[in-house]
Amino acid sequence: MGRSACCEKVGLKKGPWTREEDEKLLAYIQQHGHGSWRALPPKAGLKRCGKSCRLRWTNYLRPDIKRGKFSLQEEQTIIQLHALLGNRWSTIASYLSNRTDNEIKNYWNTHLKKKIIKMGLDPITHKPRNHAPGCGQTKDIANLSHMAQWESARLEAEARIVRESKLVSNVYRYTIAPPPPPQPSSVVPPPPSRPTCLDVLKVWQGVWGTPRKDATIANFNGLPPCLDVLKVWQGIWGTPRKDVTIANFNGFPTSNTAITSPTSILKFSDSMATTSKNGVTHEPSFASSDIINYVESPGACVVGRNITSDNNQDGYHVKGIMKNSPPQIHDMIADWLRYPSFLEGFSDLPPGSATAPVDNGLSEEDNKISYWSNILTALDSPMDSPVF
DNA sequence: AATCGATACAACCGCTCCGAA
DNA sequence: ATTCGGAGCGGTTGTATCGAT
Repeated sequence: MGRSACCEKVGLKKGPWTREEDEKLLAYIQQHGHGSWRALPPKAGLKRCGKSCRLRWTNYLRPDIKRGKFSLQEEQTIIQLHALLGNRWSTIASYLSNRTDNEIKNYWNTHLKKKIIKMGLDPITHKPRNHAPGCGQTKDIANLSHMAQWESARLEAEARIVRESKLVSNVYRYTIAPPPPPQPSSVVPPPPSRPTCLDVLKVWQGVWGTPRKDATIANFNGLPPCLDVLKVWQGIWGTPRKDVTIANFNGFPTSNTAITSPTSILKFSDSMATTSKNGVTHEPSFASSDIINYVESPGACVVGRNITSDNNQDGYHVKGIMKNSPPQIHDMIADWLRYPSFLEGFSDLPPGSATAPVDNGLSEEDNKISYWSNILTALDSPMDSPVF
């Protein structure tokens, strides 16, 4: 399907923008919004193509763009995310408050890539160069790639939520990524921010210390990682599944005051095996505090809850079994169980925030709650709209 | 002062994705 | 199911600036 380039029309200007053009574009968008980019130039009195206008706006004129030198924290975030995501600049950009993908891409190409190479690392794999992988290493790389694949699905979902949230309000944006407090030049900068992206992986590995062979993923203080799990499942399946929905997330905290026990229920209408009793089919319902385990034999994901019986014998009550579990889930669980230390050093803090206390009057825990709470708020109608 | 190479960054190009018709 | 156009993304190019010679 051939399509003519948008700037091929005679008389449309190309090249650097003049101050006058900038002012025209800015004034028009401030007054009317951009609307259809293609229709914008004549209305704004510009002899440019819509695409050129859009780029000028998104990469330069937008008032919320952060310009200037990248901080050490931003650099390290970019490197970490690039290792995980590769050249997905827009996704990476969503994790750095108010930096454009173009700016990050340029900064990578002109600074960071060289830095990585200087350190003797491959800028693509982020592994030592001149180090031909042996059999085991090949497998390791494959497994890491597996992890990255799974995690990137989650990242993209989250990035989308963050992007969408930016359309909602500035207040919301501030809550998601509060600006770091100013640092006196003599003070050593805080450690780099730790991407939220890896919290689910962390749970996979066991938040409470030693790796857990039972690989619980949902039991994360009863808080939104259930949502993450759902996102990932949806992501792995590829196209959005209208039938996989999150029901009743009413119990999540909406204030910063307390973590209450959520009443969230996950509903997997056709992915979970149903149970029958007296001829009536029951769909299992799941609380966010439920634990999802992978059982090697017969190779399925089961959802249930830990129970303590009267005689203090711990047990696990199976509520449901995922039928037709995507094979990727099995593979990835198996892969991740081999990497107990992969998540060392990451936390579930909001993206863009420093690990040092943020100067917004809230504790780290409160910030976490606020962050997740806002993500849920951003999901306008979680019962009806798929996350992907 | 002139030249040249390196660097930084704005802008363009071509492609893909997605939703509407 | 297919076509089409709008929008976004990532790769690449063009150009201004800076510093060394």
